[in-house]
Amino acid sequence: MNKQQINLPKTAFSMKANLPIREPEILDYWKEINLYEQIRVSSKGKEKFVLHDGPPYANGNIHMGTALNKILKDIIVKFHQMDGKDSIYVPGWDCHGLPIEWKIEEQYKKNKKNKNEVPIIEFRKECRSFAEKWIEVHKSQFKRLGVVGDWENYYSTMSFDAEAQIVRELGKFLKEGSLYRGFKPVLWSTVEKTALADAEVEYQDHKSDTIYTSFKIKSSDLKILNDCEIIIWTTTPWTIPANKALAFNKSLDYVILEINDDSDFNNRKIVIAEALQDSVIKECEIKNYKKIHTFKGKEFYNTICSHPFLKLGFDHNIPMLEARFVTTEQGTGIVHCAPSHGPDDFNLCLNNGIKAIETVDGDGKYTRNVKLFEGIHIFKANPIVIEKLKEQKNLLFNSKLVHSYPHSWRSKAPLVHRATPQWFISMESHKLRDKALKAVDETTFYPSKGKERLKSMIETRPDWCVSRQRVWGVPLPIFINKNTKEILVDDEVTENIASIYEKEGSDCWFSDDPQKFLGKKYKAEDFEKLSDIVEVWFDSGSTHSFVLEKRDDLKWPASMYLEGSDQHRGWFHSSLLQSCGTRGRAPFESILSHGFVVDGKGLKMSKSLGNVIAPEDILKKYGADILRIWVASSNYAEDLRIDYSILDQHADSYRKIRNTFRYLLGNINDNFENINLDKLNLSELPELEQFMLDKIFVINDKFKKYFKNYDFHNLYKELLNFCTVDLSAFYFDIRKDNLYCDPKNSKKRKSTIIMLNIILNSLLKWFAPILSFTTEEIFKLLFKNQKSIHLEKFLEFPEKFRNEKLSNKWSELIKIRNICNISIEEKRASKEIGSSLEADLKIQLNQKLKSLTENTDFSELCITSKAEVSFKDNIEIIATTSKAKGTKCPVCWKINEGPCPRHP
RNA sequence: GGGCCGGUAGCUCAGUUGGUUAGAGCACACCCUUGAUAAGGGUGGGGUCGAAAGUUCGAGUCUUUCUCGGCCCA
Repeated sequence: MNKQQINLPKTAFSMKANLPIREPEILDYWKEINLYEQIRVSSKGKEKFVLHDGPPYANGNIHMGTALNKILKDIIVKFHQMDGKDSIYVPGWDCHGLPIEWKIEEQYKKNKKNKNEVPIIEFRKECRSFAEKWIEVHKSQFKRLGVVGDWENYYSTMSFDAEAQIVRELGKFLKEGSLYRGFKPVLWSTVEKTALADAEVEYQDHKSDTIYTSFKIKSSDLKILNDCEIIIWTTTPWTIPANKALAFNKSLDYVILEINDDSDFNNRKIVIAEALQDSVIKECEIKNYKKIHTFKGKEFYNTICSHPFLKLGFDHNIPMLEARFVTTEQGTGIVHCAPSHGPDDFNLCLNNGIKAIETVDGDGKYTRNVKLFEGIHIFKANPIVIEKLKEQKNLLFNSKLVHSYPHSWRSKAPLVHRATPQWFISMESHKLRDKALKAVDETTFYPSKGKERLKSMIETRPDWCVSRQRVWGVPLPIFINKNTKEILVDDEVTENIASIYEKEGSDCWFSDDPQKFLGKKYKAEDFEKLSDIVEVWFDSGSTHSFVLEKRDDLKWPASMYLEGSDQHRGWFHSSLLQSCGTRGRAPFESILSHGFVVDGKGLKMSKSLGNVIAPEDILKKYGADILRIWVASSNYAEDLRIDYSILDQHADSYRKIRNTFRYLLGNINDNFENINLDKLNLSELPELEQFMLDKIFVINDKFKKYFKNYDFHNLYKELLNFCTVDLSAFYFDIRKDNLYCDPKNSKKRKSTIIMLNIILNSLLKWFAPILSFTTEEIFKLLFKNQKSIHLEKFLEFPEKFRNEKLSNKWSELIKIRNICNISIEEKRASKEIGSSLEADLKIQLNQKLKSLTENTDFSELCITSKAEVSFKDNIEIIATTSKAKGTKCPVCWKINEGPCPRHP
């Protein structure tokens, strides 16, 4: 016997994938044929699907989160492309902002250069080239993942046309009147006279004055409070003159204590939190007191106090407000609020209609808004405040405390929170909040829970602060009339600035004569030119205007925005507000948000835990297609776990899929024949093939359903199960005999080959968006004259493939087959037989099954040498196996009692 | 600390409006095969559904509390 007599599979498609080597070759090929351009040409005029890229920050190497994001985008873009759309992807980068400023400043520090001595223009140039460098790095890293897009014509928020458009967009808010000047506390250095970002702050020990002071209750719904006083504790006595409110926690218990000693507070009733009673009594050295009453914090509602300096003219009402940030860790359980001097204070007061005003100037001196203290430096004010409190008999106690306190990382000087002029976009003045909420309602969210998340943020967010006192960004294009203090609102000026930026970028704002921007209509000497920049969320929130609207190949609104779930507060949010403010609707039709990449145990990746995996490591060890499988098979609605054992598992699945392809290719000897599915005469095919066509049709239906819902992990599982369960363990196994041992011209074998071609073609298309490299490798092997799998469309299967009746019948047959397998296994375990071809099956069935299986050859189905079916009453299925009698055919290995009927 | 989301076999995931003994694939164990061969097939073990309490005739599914994790905010 020799192997020439049988048709063994033969293919150039190797079992070993060697993806880390092969994938870069495929990338070169895509570059060579200019795949992106080819796809565009081939889909010209088709309905557009535009996934608008959320710009990553141009800084640092990509991490797993970025890789996940880009791969997911690419998978979706490719799905829509193969679904017959013109699916366009233009990548972009976010370039302005603080992190890049720091990097440049760090370099300065190393070279002993002082930032303040470098001209702004020069500094900004360095920021720009820093961003440019990282864009290039990112680009090559993203391409390596198999992401196909318009890499040559990417967008960036620092391009001249982007900067120009950002000015125009701000101009719209300016013109509308929703952009206004307000005050907001920022961390401020009175030494450098500048605002500092959180990351520029160093915490060091600092000795502060601490005071316990009292606020008399003016009126309250809780009558017993009417002759009581609230005690607060603070480490910043200098903020007392700016006090506007008191904060309590509604879920805490509070007590009224009557003091009986020789102090100023003799016979006075004070209110503090019960949990802090002991510590206050002890620290304030209260010798004798009586507890009068205990009550719940919520009873504070509608309580108004007066300022400790009431008699000095501080006669404004001090309302008591409910706040969660009030705790019993320190103090008295009631917190003094100066909206100009603390973010918590600011937000709480804002929500209760109390605005922050400028109480301290840039040098650290009280402004005219603070009676009695105007011109005094805040760092010299503590003793004065303490003295006056004492004078007013409102100082219960004072002391000193060494605690961790924010300092400038440059000058090491202590910092303060100071209300500074900022620019805000109003959520209410032009119904921005209402517009945005409506737009959220009109957007489809994947997963659907994203809608609630975004909605609740929009519902509660304060006005949008769009100004920053930084350097690397688009300058706020605002002039203020020196006399009237009014903002200059003139379309011509805005457009003039924009067109200047379009030509030369926005650097000139800082260096050139203001007259250049004002044009001939106004005189520069009449106006103050702002030196603030626009916060970067406004930049990225405007990408839809300078990318989607400006490019002819794109459309507005985008079909989809896709980012990590943190972007509900970030890009989704700012884009929504920006677009609702300027265009009255969202710039997207749908939002897909994905979870975060965590380690195998569900913990976030961190250097200290040592559980960080970089995309680069995975590409080196496994290849991009394995990473793409990980993306497709994970449920992005939740956090996505990854570690090497998970990747190993996916690599195993990949091998299974690869071998499925290899079997198909081998048996058709790499000669693909395109089968016209509509003209296929099903009745000429064996039942098994008809059943497989039904299977393909049904799977394709599910495939479409999953794809429509962007439910990739179920889609991938469906395909993987098809490969393992339906093909490898079933169809391929059964048809091996036919493929190997029947003559090439036999009708049955030809049917099988037709089937293999159809399966191969289906699998190639189904897998192409996920296994971008491997399917291309196969495609190039089969179609020497065609360019790329990614120029192909999904197959459409004719309705005639669906055969429910046959499918029902075959699920019964498979049930019988499973029982036969158990019976064969028994004999194998007892060493009576080895291969299933040594088995002789006796199958007993009830009448219903017996008549159903009239034409079924169970020896073929169960891969045995013999199988006989008989009828038995009152049972369902019984199978018994005995060792087949006779001799083994040297060709087909079946055991016959006479000569082999096929190979005599 | 607050808001939101989540916890189903070792892993990736299914589990409809509460209804039989909670499923699939992979991994694992054992066996077979040596004509998909660094492949392929068969059989099998494995889960107190994060924990506890409650509602119900009945809870993976509903309620509460706790716990662990993630994101956002503070």
